[in-house]
Amino acid sequence: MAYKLFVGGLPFSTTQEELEAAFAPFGTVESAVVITDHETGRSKGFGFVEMSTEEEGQAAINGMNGKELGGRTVTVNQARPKTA
DNA sequence: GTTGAGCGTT
Repeated sequence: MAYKLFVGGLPFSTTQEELEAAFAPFGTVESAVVITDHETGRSKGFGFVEMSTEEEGQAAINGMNGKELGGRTVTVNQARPKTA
């Protein structure tokens, strides 16, 4: 099972490819997604990153939370369950 | 051509 992260505070120009590239140094990025508006196709300014293991996910949090990505300070945290 | 706390899509 992977460790899913919520990533907020992204620049509106950030893509999931940039997310993946940003989290790759902390471990294996199994998936990276930026939530985009269905109507306009523009970024909502947040996304989700799925790391291979919990320790990699926490390493990514420690390495990225409160840091800058694309010029903006990002929020990185463990994602809440989509379905409970 | 814009905006800025939060938790998505199959």
